[in-house]
Order: sequence, then structure tokens, then C-alpha cells
Amino acid sequence: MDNDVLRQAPLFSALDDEAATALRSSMSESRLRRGEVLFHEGDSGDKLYVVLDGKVKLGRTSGDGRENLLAILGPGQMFGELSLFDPGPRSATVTCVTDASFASLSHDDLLKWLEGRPMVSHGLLTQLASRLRKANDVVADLVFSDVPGRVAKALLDLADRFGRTADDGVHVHHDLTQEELAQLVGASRETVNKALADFASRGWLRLEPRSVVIMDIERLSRRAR
Amino acid sequence: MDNDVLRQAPLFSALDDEAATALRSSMSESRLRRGEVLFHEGDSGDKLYVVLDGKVKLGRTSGDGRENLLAILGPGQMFGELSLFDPGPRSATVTCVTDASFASLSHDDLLKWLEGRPMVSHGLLTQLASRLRKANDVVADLVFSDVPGRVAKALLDLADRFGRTADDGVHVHHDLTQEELAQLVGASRETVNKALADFASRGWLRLEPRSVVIMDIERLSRRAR
DNA sequence: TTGAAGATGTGAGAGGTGCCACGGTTAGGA
DNA sequence: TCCTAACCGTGGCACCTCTCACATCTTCAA
Repeated sequence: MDNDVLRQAPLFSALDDEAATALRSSMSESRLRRGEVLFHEGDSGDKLYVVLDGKVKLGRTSGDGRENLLAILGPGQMFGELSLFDPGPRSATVTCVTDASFASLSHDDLLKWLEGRPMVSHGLLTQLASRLRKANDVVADLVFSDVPGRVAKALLDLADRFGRTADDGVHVHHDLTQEELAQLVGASRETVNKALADFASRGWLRLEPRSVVIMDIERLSRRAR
Repeated sequence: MDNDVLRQAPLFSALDDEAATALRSSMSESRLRRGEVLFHEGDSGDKLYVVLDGKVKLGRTSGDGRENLLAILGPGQMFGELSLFDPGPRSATVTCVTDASFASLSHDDLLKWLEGRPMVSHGLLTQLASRLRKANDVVADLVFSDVPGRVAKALLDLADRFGRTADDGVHVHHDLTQEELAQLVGASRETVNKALADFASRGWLRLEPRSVVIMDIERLSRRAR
């Protein structure tokens, strides 16, 4: 069951079975529906979460109410780790994009585990480093690429993580509205819609509600660069 | 001497004197001039660096040769830590903005230190978490703020780290050309120049070569939001 | 001192993107 | 089943920002 998902999570990958089971037992589990919020930006809280099933979005809101998504996370990915090591309130709001379930661990319990278990520490460092590298890539994309390019890149990333290959193309059930997709790439819904319509008219993909079928990965990749 | 700078570095802050001195002895030192490059994006290498003196810029180059600066780092700040935990080539080019000196540590030596010294691990995690939070802030700024707003924010950040308060305002010797400042905020040199000229004409600051004097922090802060 | 290269100021034109407006479509609850 | 709210598709216009072009001003080495 969901122990398998946890074992795949980078945080746990270096643990042996016994240690993983023990750590698992000190984590509590929760379950939410699409649209429900796990915590808000600005909340206090120091729990670390791992997605067991479903998808969530990490978002922040600007002063005038506009929203920007930092990431879409799926099974095995963790979040909330910023508040663990960088003291302060939650830096993002986490909302379920689908029904979803989570395992969570408190700051204190995690710290206990870190002592004497350098491999867990190392796993966390690896995870943070990877997130930082990705964040830097996002910055570069915002500076260098236009909206269609960023949309193409986002679709390819989602395909990579959630896509299923079939004979008519790669089916990507991203579960995002175009509004959410727009917030993810930092653009307006209308502009993203036009980019998608353009890709579809070229035969690169087919649009379906909350999902796309990518028919020409090659050209889409070229457009992303 | 430069041991003081190292002791202030977050990486070392949790160590006692004895441990810090020992770690210091396993680090080697180097010195470069303005404009010289420490390593290039794409290079292999797994050394961690700490700036002892001077300033460096972390930059990446897009496919068509345009450049984008991720950060300006000064004394006590570290870089190169991504290649330590996220295997792969250097993700950015590091160039000296002023003459500068560094202490460096190899991957293997660092790993030895991490074993049995959870506080060092914790220091690294804190540092990475803080960097990640900043990267997310940069993303939000790119999405939500216009160029003048980003310029104002960059100036305030530089003032915070490198500024000296005098009776006629805060003197910020950032050592950056307007071209570099533009790359830092992800805009063209011309647009940044016009933003600066506008701020100056309003009496918020005074422009000097490779530095500014901020006379009205209050209004500049308001413009940054 | 004096060129030359680099850095800074400023204007004009073009293009991408955001915002507004509106109609059509889909989904989910009464 | 119907009805309402959310979501999707598309055109038009305004504005910000980029690019290009060029003049002026430093800096620094010969």
C-alpha cells in the first residue's frame, strides 16, 4: 500500500526496511478533497508532508490578490520543508488539485531522526538542492522564454511526471484548469489558452478538459527552447 | 583575519572554536581579480566555496547568449553547494564583480565532516532552505512586479547587505554596472537605466558609477511593493 | 595626454502580453 | 431533468518592455 510510495520518496530512499517502517510509524496520515486547503501562506506550522496519493499545488498570493503557483506535486514528493529549517511562517498555500492523502512528520520528530542518521540528512539536502536548481530554472524561463515557450515546457514537465503513453500520444491528466496552468507559468489565462489553441491547431496536441494528449513531443520540445 | 568572516558564515555558526579551526585547516584559499571566472556553467566540479572578501555574481547564459544573474554574493556567503548534493555539472557561472578571495572545501572532505556532526548538516539545510525561499521570492517578483519595482527591490536588498548609512543617505557600493543590474532583475539595460533616472528625478536616490546613494528609503520601499 | 573601449543617458518604433468583453460549453447539485 | 456556476474560446485595445540607434561621458592604458 502507501508504504511503497513512501519508500520511493527521496527522503526515505536511503533507509533500510526496518528504519523506514519505524519512521513511518511516527508519521500521521491525513486525507483531503479537491479544492481543500492543507495550510495557508502565513500560517505557523512546522510539519513536513509527503504526498501519498493525488496532487497538490503550492501557491502564493500577491498583495492585490493575484496568484502564482510554485509547483504541482504528486505521490512521493514532499513539501513544507522550508518551515523546518528556515524559521518563519509558511511561505506558500497548499491546495489539493485532486482528492489526496498525506503522511506528515513534526519538526521535533524529524530532528530526532536526523541525529545519528546522516543518510536522512543527506536525502533532505539532495531534495532541497534539487528544488533550488528547479527554482533557478523557473527564473531563467521567466526571463528568457515567452508564454508559449513556458506553456510548452510546463506541459512537457507534467507529461514527464504524470503522462501515460498510448498509441495516439502521451495522455497527461494534469487535473489543472487553464487558469491554474496560467498561474503555474506566470501568465494570464487568456494568453495560455491562445498558446494551447495554437499548439492544437498545429497538430502538436489535443485539448481535453483538465488534460491534454501530446501527439508531437518533438516539436513541442523544440518550441520549449 | 579571515577566520572571522568564516565564523560568521552560516555554515560555521554552530561550530565551536576548535572544530571551526580544524575545518578551516582542511579548506584551501584562492584569490581572483574583478572579471575573472571561478568556474563556468556546465563545468564539472564539486567544491563548495565561501566568499572571504569581495563580491561575486552567479550567472547563467541562455541558448542565444543572453545572461541572467541569480545572485550577488558577498563575504560570508557560500556557493557551489548545488553540485554537492544534486549531482551534475555546475548550474551557474561564477564571476568576480570585485577582486575577491575564497575558501573552498571538496565534496569528500565535507561529507566526512557531516558524519557525526549533525549541526553542520543542519547549518547547510538552513542555508539551502533560505536560498530556496529567496528563489521563490524572485519568481513571484518576476510574475507580479514591473521592472521599476524589481529594480527598487534589488537596490534595497543590496543596500541591506552592502550599504553604509551616512548623513546624506545610504551609500550602496554595489560594484555592478547597469548592464549587470539589468541582468539581475531580468530586464534590459535601457529599461533599468530609465527606471533609475526616474527614481533620481524624484529625489529618491542619487546615481554614481557602480553605486547609488539612497536618500528616501521609505518611498523606494513603497515602490518596490 | 590622448585614444579607444566600455559605460551611461535618451528617444522612436515594434511586438508581446495583460485586461476587458462576450458567447459558448461543461459539470454538478437541486 | 434543469439551472447555475465554473470553465473555455476568442477578438480588440492599451501598455509595458525590448530592440535599435546614437550621443555623451568615463576609465584606463599607451
